Order: sequence, then structure tokens, then C-alpha cells
Amino acid sequence: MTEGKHTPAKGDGAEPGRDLQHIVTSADVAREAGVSRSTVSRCLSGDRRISEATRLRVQETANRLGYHVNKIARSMNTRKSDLIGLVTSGLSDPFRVEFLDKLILAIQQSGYRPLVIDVSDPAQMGTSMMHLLQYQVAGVVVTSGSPPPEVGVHFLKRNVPVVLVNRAGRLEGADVINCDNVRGGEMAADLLLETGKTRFGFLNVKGGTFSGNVRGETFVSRLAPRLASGDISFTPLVCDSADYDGGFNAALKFLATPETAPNAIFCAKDHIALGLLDAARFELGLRIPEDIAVVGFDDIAAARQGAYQLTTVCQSATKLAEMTVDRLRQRIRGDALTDQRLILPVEMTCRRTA
Amino acid sequence: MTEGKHTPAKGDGAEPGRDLQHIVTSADVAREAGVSRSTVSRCLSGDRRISEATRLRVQETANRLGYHVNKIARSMNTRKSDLIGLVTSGLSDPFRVEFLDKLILAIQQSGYRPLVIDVSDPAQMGTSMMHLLQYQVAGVVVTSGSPPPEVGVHFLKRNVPVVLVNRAGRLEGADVINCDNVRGGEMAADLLLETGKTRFGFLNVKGGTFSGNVRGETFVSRLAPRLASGDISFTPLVCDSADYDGGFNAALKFLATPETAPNAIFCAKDHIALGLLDAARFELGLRIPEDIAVVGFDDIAAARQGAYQLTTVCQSATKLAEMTVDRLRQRIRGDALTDQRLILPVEMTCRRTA
DNA sequence: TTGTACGCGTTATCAT
DNA sequence: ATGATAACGCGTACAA
Repeated sequence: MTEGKHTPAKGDGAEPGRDLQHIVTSADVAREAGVSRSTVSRCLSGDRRISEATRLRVQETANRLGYHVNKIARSMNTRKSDLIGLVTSGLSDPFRVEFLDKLILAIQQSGYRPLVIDVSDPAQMGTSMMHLLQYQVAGVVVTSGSPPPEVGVHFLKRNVPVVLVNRAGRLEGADVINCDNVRGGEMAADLLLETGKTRFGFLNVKGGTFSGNVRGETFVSRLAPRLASGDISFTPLVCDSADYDGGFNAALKFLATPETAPNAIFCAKDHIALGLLDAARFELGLRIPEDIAVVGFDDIAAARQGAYQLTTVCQSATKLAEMTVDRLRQRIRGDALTDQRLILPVEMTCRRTA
Repeated sequence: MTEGKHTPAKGDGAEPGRDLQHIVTSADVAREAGVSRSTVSRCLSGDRRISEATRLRVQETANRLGYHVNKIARSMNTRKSDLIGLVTSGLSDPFRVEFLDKLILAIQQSGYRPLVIDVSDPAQMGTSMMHLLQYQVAGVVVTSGSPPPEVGVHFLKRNVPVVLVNRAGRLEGADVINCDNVRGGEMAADLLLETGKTRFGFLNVKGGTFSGNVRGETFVSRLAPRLASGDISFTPLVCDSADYDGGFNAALKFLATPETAPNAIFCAKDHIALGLLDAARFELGLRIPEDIAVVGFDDIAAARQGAYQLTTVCQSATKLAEMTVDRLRQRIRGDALTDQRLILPVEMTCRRTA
């Protein structure tokens, strides 16, 4: 029995307009070019063992008919998909956006496609990641929140690699990539100590984040000897949201009495620092860095703008993205089977705020 | 012949580790629950005509086995996908990022999933959009560049709706959604005229963009009567890139001689205006708005920050996203068959730069 | 070099 | 209310 019979007999008439709905399949191309579906498939996937004559004929027919491989169908029988899940939460955090930008590019260049999942509600993170499983993603990158440990087993079972970027790594079987928060905290402390200021502070969002907490703790450890000798003081500072407004509003409060307020402040992330700077300069009339020295973390684009010129700990979004995709590909190929924890080096970018 | 035979006989032994690779299918659930695949399918797609007893049993078995519907396979059969293509070019333009943020959220809430395509090279836009066809996307949103007209026919043929947002609408069969660039240009002109300044300018990226050009042309038209009477002058201003650095560098040049340079400037978009402001204030020592009045367009988050307080034409990213998804859904449902051109109203947000 | 036959996991259809 | 069967579009052993 020939395969042609698979194609439902359409009768003979040409119903006008029907073709508008009809999707061109490899069978259509095969029939039109007078070959089998196998041949069409082989031509378009670059199989060597095909005659130049038929290859050209098939190519031409495919173009003429407007045929495009159905990747959905293809991935059904190869049981591989080139979709990669990207878990994020909003696009309001500037550094995360810069990272996603580079990540999307890197993913595409590797022949994969990013499927974005936005988890506004952290509680829904688990179910959201399960959704990704329904799409047979080849891998997942988590850039926000921390997935509940019980999802790990589902991804492990399916051999779907998960990479956590700048997150706490409590997920079983997942790789973790972080920038060097420890070294960053130390560098911030060292730099601020050099300013000669004596009232230190660390500004972070209420409750803290994984990265922020590490940065703050290391910062304080580094100050410890001087704190012990009584040279300097330290005050933990808190803002309501981890963004510009959070830094702005918090600064209005804790800088209200500049004589006693901290004057050497390390911020958990740049965006908070920018809010702090604006509140200090424009609302409270303080001079930077004479009255207050400020150090941020991330080195987002806005940090180098003329209005801010923020001194900050720089982590490279590009390198972070490259590391992420490299690791993902190793896992997908099956090269690497054991979890890994990678650290991206950071460096201090000195501008005008400290 | 019973369906069970579909499952390949695995022999009897339990090879350790093999299950790690095996994906749980509806057949597995069916066998385990003692029902047919059809029943499993119906249970999990919420079919009413199923007994409560079996429904519960199937649900439980599915959970226990860790079964997740394979949406890829489902969409093969239903010939519908819930993927929506998002065409963008980088995540460096702040307003576009804000729009994408809201768009991704709106798409998810409608039960669809965003598949992101980044087209850095405008020349590759056509082929990139064709890639989306391979994934059987239900619709496409274009937020960057202008697709070559010939792609229109491919999407039309497949009944895949395309929505162009803030783009030139030359694509056959596509819907177009724009903010009210015309009204925006007028409002900017009116506001700057009220300042009493006399030397007007419009700052845009070299070559211009669709939106920018419309804004600028309307701006000039509105100034026309006063230009004719000789009260005021107008100078077209150009920057190399449509971002902060572009505005910054351009301003350094054309503001070099402040006595004759334009002192009432409308910028094609906020980010350019921010660069201009910083160059004027910090590099050239000019006062805003006393020496120079500036109006932007978009009302991005940074525009309301204390450092800038930019007066600007506001378009709502949220509303734009809602309009986009609404239109997309109408098209996918097949309600709307004829192209449409929608306009999002804008309003002036007065802060401190004009 | 090319064709045949089968299966990927699901849902729609028809039958019971 | 439930089961059996036929597609969906593709890649690929196997055969020729």
C-alpha cells in the first residue's frame, strides 16, 4: 500500500477559499515534486545521500508552495525540543533585564528558542515551572524566585536541566551560577573604608534576597576588625522595595538627620542606590561623595549615566549569559551529569560616588 | 485487539535507571488506572461526561505518576498552539521593555505563552518571522522593525494574525496599533510655545523611525503659524543612536553655543531626552528649564525619577498591551477578519523640564 | 539513491 | 460513561 493513501481523497472539485486554511505539509511538497515524503524530509534536513537533481527540485517546490517544517511535529518523533524555558518575574529590575537580553541572544545563537514564563506570584512558581514541562522544554533558566525543592525531582526524572542564576540553590539536581557576591561585599567595604568615613550602612530590601544578604554579610565581616576597635559604626538599613522608589523613600527617612546618619553606604543593588542618591541630593541637599559616599552593585546602564556616575561592583551580564548557556548545552548533550556551582568574578568600577 | 498492545513489550526485568529517561504518557496513566487513554484525556481536559469516581481515580494516578499533558502532542492533533510569537530587537529601549513586560503578563493571563524572537539584524527580520511559523504560533506581535511585505502572505495563508505595535503598517493583512503620535506632537508644541522660548528644536535619531518621524512632523506643523510670522525659529536636531548616549553626545555639540542653540527642545523619546538633560546640566552647566525647556515622549519609569522629573507625553504601556492582546484574541477566535488600525490616546505629563 | 512502514502522544470521532 | 481507532506531520529504520 502506497503512502499516498494517507492523504484523504479530496474529491476533484476545487472549493474556493479552502486552501486558506490548509497548512502545507511535506506530503504536499512530495506529491508536487513527484517524490516520497522521506525524500522531502531528507532534502530539507541536509541529508548527503540525495541526488543534486532531486534536491534542487524539492527545494524549489517547497519554496513555491511556501512550505515550512513543522517543528512541533518534528519534536514529537525526535523527542527533542529546542525550546528553553526562561523563568522571570517582571521586567522591572534593570540588571535582570540586561541579563535576559544577553541570554535571549545567546540562546538563539545556539539554535534554541526562549519560552518566557513570568511568575509574579512566588507561590505559583512551582506550578508555573510545571507548565514548562508540558512544552517539553530542553532546559530551564530561573532568574527569579527560588523554585520549591519538590519540582526538582520532576525535572530530574525527565532529564531536563535547570540552571539557577543569582539565586539560592536549594533545588535538587540544579546547577547554580552566581556572581561573586562575597568578593563584591569585601571590595565595597575596602573602598568605603578608604574614604575615611566612619558611619557605615548597608541598604537592602526588607526581608532581603539571597544575593543581597550574602553581599551585606560579607560587607559587615570585612568591617569587623574596625568595628571591634570602635573606629567606625555600622547600621543596617532597610527599604520597602528593591528599586528606585524603595531607595528614595528609605533615604528620606534615615538621612533626615545627616549629622548622625550613616555616611558610607553600600546598597544591595544599583537601582536602590540611584534612588538614594536622588533623595540625598535633590531632596536633602547633600553633596556626593563629600557628605555621603555610596557604592552600588551590578553596574547597570543607568549607573554610568552623567546624572549618577555611580561607583559600583560590576558583574557582566554578557558573561553570565554565556556561562548559563554553556552549562545548559553541556547538560542537554549529556556531557555533565553532576550539579555544579559556578562563580562569576566581579570587579569594582570607580566613578564619582565614593 | 486491545490498546495495551501499543505499549512495546519491555520484557520482564527492571533495568535500573531506565525509568529516568522514560516520559510518563497518558497511556501509562490509563494502564495504571485501568481505563483507556480516551478517558484519561477527557478527565484532564475537564470533560463533563465522566463519572466522578473514575475522574478522581485518574487524577490521583496522574499525580502519583507525575504525568503532565504533552502540549506539543496535543497541538498536533488540535492543530492549535497556544504559543504567541514576540518579535523584538534587544531589551535596551526602556519603553519597549515596559511594554513587553505588560504584554507577557497579558498573554499569559489569556492562557497563551510568549515565544520571544530577537532580531538584532533588521535584514533578517523576514526569515526570523518565518521561524515562528515553524512553531505553529497562534499569533505574532511585532514590536520592532518593520517586516518585509512579502511575509504577510505567508501568515495570511495560515490564518496567523500579526499585530504591529508602534510600527509602520505596510504589512498586508496585519493589524496596526499605535499611540497617538500626532496628538503627542501637537501637545508638545503647545506646551513649549507656552514657555515663551523662541528657538525650537526636534531631536531624533539619524534617519528617523516611524513613530519619531510622525511626532516630529506634527510638532513642526503645529509651530507653522508662528514660524511663518517669524516669531520663532526651528532647527531639526539629529543624534547617532536613539538612546541616552545618543542624546548626550548630540547635546554636547548642538548646545556648544547656548546663545544661539535651540532652547525649546522636543525629543522623539524619553531616553534621548535624559541624555540631553545630563549633558546640558552636568557638562555645560545649563539650567533646566530656565535656559532650556525639554519635552520627551513615552513617560518611561526613569522620567519620573528625582534626577530628571521629565515633562513628557505619556503613553500607557499597560493599555497598549491590553489592546494588543484583545485584538490578537479576536483574530484567533476568527471574530475579526479585516485589518484594523487602532490608536491609543496620549496625555501630557507636566513635571519640571518645561 | 529512494520508497515503505511505523511510531511519537494526543484528541476527535464513532461505536457501544 | 467509556473504549477502540484514526488521524495530526514528521523522522527514520529497513528494504529495495
